[in-house]
Amino acid sequence: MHIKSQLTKIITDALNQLGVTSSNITVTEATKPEFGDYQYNGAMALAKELKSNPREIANKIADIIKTNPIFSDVSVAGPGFLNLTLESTFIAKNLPLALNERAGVAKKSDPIKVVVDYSSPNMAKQMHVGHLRSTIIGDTIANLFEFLGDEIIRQNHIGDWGTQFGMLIAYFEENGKESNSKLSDLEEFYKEAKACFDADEEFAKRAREYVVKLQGGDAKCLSLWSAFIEKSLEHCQDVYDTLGVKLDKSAVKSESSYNDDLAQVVQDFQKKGISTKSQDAECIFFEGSDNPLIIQKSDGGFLYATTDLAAIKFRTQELGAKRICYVVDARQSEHFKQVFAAARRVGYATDDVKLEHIAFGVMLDKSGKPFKTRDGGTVKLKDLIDESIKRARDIISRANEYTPKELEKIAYTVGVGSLKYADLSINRQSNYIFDWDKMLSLDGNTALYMQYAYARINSILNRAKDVAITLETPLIEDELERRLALKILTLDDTLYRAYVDASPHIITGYLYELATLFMKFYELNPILKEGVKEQTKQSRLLIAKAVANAIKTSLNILGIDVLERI
RNA sequence: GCACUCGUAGCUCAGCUGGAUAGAGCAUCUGAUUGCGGUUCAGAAGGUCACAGGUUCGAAUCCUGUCGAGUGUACCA
Repeated sequence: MHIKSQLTKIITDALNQLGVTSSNITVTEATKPEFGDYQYNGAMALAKELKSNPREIANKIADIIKTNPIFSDVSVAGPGFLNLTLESTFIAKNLPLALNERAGVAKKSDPIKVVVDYSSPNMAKQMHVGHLRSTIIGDTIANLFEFLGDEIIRQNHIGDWGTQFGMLIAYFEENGKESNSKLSDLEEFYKEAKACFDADEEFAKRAREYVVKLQGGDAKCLSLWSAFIEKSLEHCQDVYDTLGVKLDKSAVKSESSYNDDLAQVVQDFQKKGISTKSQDAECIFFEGSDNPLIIQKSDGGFLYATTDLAAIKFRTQELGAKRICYVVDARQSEHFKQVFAAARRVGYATDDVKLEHIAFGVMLDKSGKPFKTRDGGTVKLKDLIDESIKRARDIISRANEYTPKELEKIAYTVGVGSLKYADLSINRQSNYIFDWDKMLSLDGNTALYMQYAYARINSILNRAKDVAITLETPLIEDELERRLALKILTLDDTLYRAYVDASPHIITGYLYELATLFMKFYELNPILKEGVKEQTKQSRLLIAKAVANAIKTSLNILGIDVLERI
């Protein structure tokens, strides 16, 4: 649909006729219903440039575009606001588009290849709450981009290399047969190994020796190491499957897989004279910063910065990515700033490649402190998901009677959906205060509210199964119906805005507005009650269908399922 | 110390890149409705957008400073 860009084009054309070739023309949604549907505020800014009166400019634009049948009203208000109201027939005519399987959303005309790097768990430990945001936000972004037509390559940059593995191998070796059974709870295993590492100087030394052996290609160490990874990956896959996150083996591209490229990366920088030796380490310095990016340690070892650079090289040169999104904790913003700058300098990323750090804040508890278990430990992701499902089960079973099978399905869908929605519905940049009650509330901007709205509409549509809808476009009989129908059509613009900012909360914001608007609409405009005229009934059913479709489509992008009944 | 991010209603958050009287939800108060799913709808109240300057027709948004919070700061990932 792209209403906004259609309007922008209309304004741009009008300005061209007036001899103005300004870039950066943007039409925005009206701030209030009284101001129409959309507004253009650029006349005031142009006034200075043209040394003219803003109202006059706005009036000139209005005179030109007034004749366009898309508008029912074009007016100039205040110092030079141009208020645009769309013709209802235009809205009505386009609404049927929203009933198709893409909910009326067009694919991009210029699809590109995008790498989305997300989740990236550490293979030495079990996944914990710290991985939740990256996994959920990353998956949504990948879904969104994919839906809009880009070619998405999901990359799970798993941490399978480093000193912790020497620790695990040492602990495994020294605990003989017991180790095998302990391995099933990787978290425990890691904790115990870590305890030894911290407490026992000798053990720590042996662990470091194992790291050297592992890196040297020792066969026994390698086989143990890959056994750890396999075990750990199984656990991750289990979490991904439960969450409905589209990550699997094909997305895994581990840190260690870049091992063979690291020496070349350092050489690339050396050859171009970008890096220099400082305190025996190979460093890249940046203007205005004292801290360099170190790509090779004084002992010859490589670091994660080196791996990240190798990954950028791989992604641009081998995969051909034009946009690379790193869905990683905001704390690493300096790191990425440096890595991106380095990648550009050395030529791994040319100007046509966008490198983005999709940063997000940390998860906090209700009191604003880091999210921990009661005894101060990290919360396992598996446990968090299980609790969410359990809480969802409690809440819904209070409201209705279900068969055990139904209850499980609904509890699962609501539990996982709520966990995701709560995370996605706030601006990813800021820290996120986790609150069970708020998250599973039916009031407000929550998954449950959306799922419930969907189920309600579905219930109406089921009840109306026998009504033959011969009407092709809705009637748009009142203001609320008009606003709702228009809102349905703006899904397209919304998704594109979320695309540009890589911000899922723009989608949830839209969903909430859509759902509340529908609730108001159907409170005032009964659909199946006695006395509703046949045409009106059909029109309202058409709108209800489109709303349901928009909700379902949007939720699916967020990785959340709808339920036909709650 | 330096760098980055942030500071909006009692609480949790929006605010579409500089626009009109700063918006939601929760909590509080009031009302409607025997309800096409009451886990509803409508309304009230709640604000010096941390503070002080500046830029301009116009600032929560941009710049400077102050205060407060968080994070990061040379060979871990």
